[in-house]
Amino acid sequence: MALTISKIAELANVSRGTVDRVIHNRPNVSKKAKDRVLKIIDELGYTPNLAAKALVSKNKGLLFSVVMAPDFNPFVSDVKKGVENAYNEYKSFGVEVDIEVINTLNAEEQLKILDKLERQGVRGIAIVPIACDLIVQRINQLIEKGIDVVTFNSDIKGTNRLCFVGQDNEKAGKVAFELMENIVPKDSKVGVIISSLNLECHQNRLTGFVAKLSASKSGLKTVAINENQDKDELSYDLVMSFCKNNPDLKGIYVTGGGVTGVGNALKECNMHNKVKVISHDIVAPVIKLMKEGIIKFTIGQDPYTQGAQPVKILFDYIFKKIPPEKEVFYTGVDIRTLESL
Amino acid sequence: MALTISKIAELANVSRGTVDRVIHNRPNVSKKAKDRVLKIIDELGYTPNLAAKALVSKNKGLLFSVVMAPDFNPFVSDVKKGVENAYNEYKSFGVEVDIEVINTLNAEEQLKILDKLERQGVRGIAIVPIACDLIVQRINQLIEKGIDVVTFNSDIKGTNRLCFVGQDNEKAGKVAFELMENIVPKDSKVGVIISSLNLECHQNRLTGFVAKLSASKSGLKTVAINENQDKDELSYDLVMSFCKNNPDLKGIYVTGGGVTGVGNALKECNMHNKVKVISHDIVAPVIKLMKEGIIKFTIGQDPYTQGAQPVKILFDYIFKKIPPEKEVFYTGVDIRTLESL
DNA sequence: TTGTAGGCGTTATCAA
DNA sequence: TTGATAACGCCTACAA
Repeated sequence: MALTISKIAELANVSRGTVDRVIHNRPNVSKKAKDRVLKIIDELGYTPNLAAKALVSKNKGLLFSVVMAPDFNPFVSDVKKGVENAYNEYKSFGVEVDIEVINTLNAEEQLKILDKLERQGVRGIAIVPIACDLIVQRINQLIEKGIDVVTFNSDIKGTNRLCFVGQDNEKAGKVAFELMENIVPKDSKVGVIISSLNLECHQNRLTGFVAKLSASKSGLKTVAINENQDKDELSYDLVMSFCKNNPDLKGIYVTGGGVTGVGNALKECNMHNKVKVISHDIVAPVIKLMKEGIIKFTIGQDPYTQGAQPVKILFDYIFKKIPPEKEVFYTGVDIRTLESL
Repeated sequence: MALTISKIAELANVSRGTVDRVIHNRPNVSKKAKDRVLKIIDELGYTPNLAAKALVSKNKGLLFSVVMAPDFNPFVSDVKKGVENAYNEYKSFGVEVDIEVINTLNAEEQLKILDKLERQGVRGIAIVPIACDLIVQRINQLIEKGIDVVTFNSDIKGTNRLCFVGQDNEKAGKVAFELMENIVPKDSKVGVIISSLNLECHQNRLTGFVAKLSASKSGLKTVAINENQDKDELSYDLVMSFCKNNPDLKGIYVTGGGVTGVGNALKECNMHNKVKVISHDIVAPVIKLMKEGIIKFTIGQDPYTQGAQPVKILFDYIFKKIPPEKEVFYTGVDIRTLESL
């Protein structure tokens, strides 16, 4: 049986109260008593009993919150599943988890949510932060007030967040290239459509893709690398011009949304049987095109884990006082074909 | 705050003891009292507090055991990680988890382990069962004695096990075909090497592969489907003959072990740049051949989850009294390329 | 058939 | 600076 506070107290010839004070670094303990207790703990190794802890702290239920942005919508349900699951695991410890989904990409709205959460007394926040200085400042403010923050899906620079949980986008881009390389002939021409060069995650996917391309002996060439802002109309126009200028095009890599436009343009040019598409995420428009045989592979980012992991990290840190092992937790690069959707 | 036994007792005008008796279906409760208590529980919904439960039952620590077979070796460390992780999640509830790895494929040895575990008083067993009647009978015996059993990795027919956790092998075979279809030209010839036609999981992989092949418009043809008993020597001989008889061979699908022999034969025939190999699992010989560019894809089966999930299921069932949602839990069909290993 | 008391390990409060 | 005590919710044993 593990060491308990009572036993330590007995061994150190003090009361349980004193041991408690030492363990929690509370004031009003003589150096002598403190040393004796610490020595015993050091030698025998004390691990607090979580069940007992939970029983006591149950009254002041720990509140966590998961804050999602709307452009994140495709995954919301999978992320929620992850959160739910983690919540079920921890609710016996008196943890409450609330989920907030905002409807705009407006930083103001996210700030309002954070204000509300602070008022409600959250102890931990898992957030998909909107990239802007206001949010950075607000997050740091919350952290100073003792609220712990984990970012997920998109990271944000300049905050003291505990850690980040999300995909290694560069790696994902590399994998995308490997897939492409495997499914088109040597020396093929491929087009690349990037969501936005201003978004770091898409940047990184491109970087990975291009890095592998440069190092590859496959002779693949990119005919163009263009932004589509996740928009179908832009994708459509881009692919139309790809096809017009390159009748021998063999592949297209799409880092973000707007695949439907890609598919439509290919069909219109009657190139849909010749051009193979690789995309990201497992969302309805992608699934549709996979069924049509146009998208051959899509790369998922394990939204379930993106929901579950941050909650677990907050729980470990706040309740068990175990800090996260790393600062960045990568979720898998989840390759899918039609059959494995 | 949730409903507690004391509150129920108060509401029903009985003592906590009586409520406890009702909840646990213990004898010595008058019908009247029982009905009153049940009515309240029914109306207000009682969920026992796990922390409190754990605190009390801590003395008689629940023992679980995970029993692995040796041919399962490649994954042992990942499975262990999953088990460890689940254990860490539950140890605060007084659960102990022990891991047993046997060294032979001998049913006798597995039986001995089961005997030992029974003597030690296990309450739950997660097992990779050796397929034989003796084991079936023994498992059913254990179940009758109140020990709950979950199979993982390989299922076994004829037992009352709670459920099975493992890969959907037929689906994996289908995915393997999709991959093959994507990386070799239309109308290509491909070879298939199956571990053993007597092993259900490899059977199923083959079934999936062939099913997709029949339905496919890609025109792929199998030049041969042969067993290699996971042996490199046999693989070598098979591939040598594949190559000799089919200089235009484009792909090989290997359902099990023995990939090194495949690679050696291809190199010997100088076909390693022309023939693309697809394999299963993420093990050292596979990784080596992926680095050499011979294996293009390998399909993992998420051993981590195969370790974690059974422990979670046993915990939910035995401690929380929540039966598993399904009888079969499929772990992912985890497609990997070199970069995503 | 029913009720009561004690204890699991921790924390918080009050008294010494 | 310390120690004692009650409380969290549940279970077991024993008393009524």
